[in-house]
Amino acid sequence: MLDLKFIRNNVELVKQAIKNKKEKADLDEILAKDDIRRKLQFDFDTLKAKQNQVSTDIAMKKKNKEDATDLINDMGTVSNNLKDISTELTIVETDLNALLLRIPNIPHPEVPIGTDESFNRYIREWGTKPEMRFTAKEHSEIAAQNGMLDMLRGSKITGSGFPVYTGLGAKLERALINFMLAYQVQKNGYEEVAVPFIVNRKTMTGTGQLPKLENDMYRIDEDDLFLIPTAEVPITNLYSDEILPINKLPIKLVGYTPCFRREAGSYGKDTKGLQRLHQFNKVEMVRFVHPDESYAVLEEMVLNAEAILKALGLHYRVIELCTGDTSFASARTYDLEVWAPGAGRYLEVSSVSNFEDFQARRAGIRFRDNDGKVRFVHTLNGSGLATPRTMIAIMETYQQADGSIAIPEALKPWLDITI
RNA sequence: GGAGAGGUGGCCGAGUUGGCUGAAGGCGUGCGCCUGCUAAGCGUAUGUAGGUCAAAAGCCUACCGAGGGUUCGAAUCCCUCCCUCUCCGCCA
Repeated sequence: MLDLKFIRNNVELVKQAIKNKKEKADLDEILAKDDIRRKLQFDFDTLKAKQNQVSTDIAMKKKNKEDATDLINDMGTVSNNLKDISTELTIVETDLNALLLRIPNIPHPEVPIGTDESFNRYIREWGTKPEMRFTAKEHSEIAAQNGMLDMLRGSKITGSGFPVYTGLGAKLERALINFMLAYQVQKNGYEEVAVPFIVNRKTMTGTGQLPKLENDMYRIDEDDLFLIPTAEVPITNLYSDEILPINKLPIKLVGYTPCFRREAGSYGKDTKGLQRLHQFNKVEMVRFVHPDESYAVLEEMVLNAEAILKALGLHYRVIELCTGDTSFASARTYDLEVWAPGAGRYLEVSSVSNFEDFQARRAGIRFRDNDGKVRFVHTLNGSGLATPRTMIAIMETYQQADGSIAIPEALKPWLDITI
């Protein structure tokens, strides 16, 4: 959410941002409503001040055993007027808030402007595409040969896009999650958290998924709860409606959760094997930082995510998303794309974003700065990483001529833990 | 799910025959004073949000879990909901 005062003073900038992000939002309506809201607020305050004054007078009179009937009668009308104004005010405020929640964040000035991924900016890459003396197979074939995946039974018990990992596949999945968590905790100083996989509407709104993406979410109607599409949602909202003492910052959290996405409207796109799923596992890093530091931290978090791919020995590249590709709440986003030799293409495995104070304002996450002022924190998050496509890259990169797959050194200790 | 108790400021904790209580008192914290240092002590300040304003100060308004109601006036009375704790039931 943007600050209303900021919108009032930067109308053109906000309009441009909405356009660049391919969003639709009626700023003029917001400004008009805001105008009405302030007028009503003024009327309410003025009338209420009068009421408070006279009420005190009535109290005094009664205390002195004087007659206050006239005053009380007068106040009857005032009281009714106040009720009317207050009702109107509530309606306008509700409308205004609903509109405000649909205004996207403003992209950082350096973000490339563009409508689709062709405008994304190449940043850097690491490693090289592995050369193989045989034709690289795709992960679904490798998985089948090694008994790692059972998509058919997954769709039988739930539906398509709900994978069943079996044997080595299940073990590898578990190893990956444990390795990635341990890495961020031990090497990069994150604190591990384990959070609910189901959240309420307020939480979903706090990070910006609602109201825009309601149709992309699995919802539990009876309780108005939602299955999380990413750990970002519960973890970022951990500190909603709080004012943090400055010495608590920066906060660095990492957590594993499954992620649930309906992927409405993307049927048939990249549906093969593990490429696009309704349920997948992900380790997510979340940071709460002082506004002055957020862009330095963004770069750091990209490196935190990259470290996993490096440790796994997977070739990847870093790109910066253009305005049209950057999500609703983000000001600046980098994606990590890992090379999948069998598929012959790069796959997105991580997205690292700086939301500046956009989520903080929605969720009410503030801190008391050194000058005593209360300010919104900046929030960031980054996947480190999503497992399915990482798994694809591992299978396809480490496949052997005989159809088996080698295990990356970094994962070996996590694969065969004896009890 | 059932029964009971309770939800007040950063924390603890008063306030329920409705009326200068945004809220006593204590703790914590900031600043100042004081005593070689420290501790103690004394003084003083210390919520968030909205409005007014170019801005600040100031002033006004709201907020005692949330929403609604009664009333000239509600932290205090009534209703609904949420949450916490204790006990019971159920269950991993």
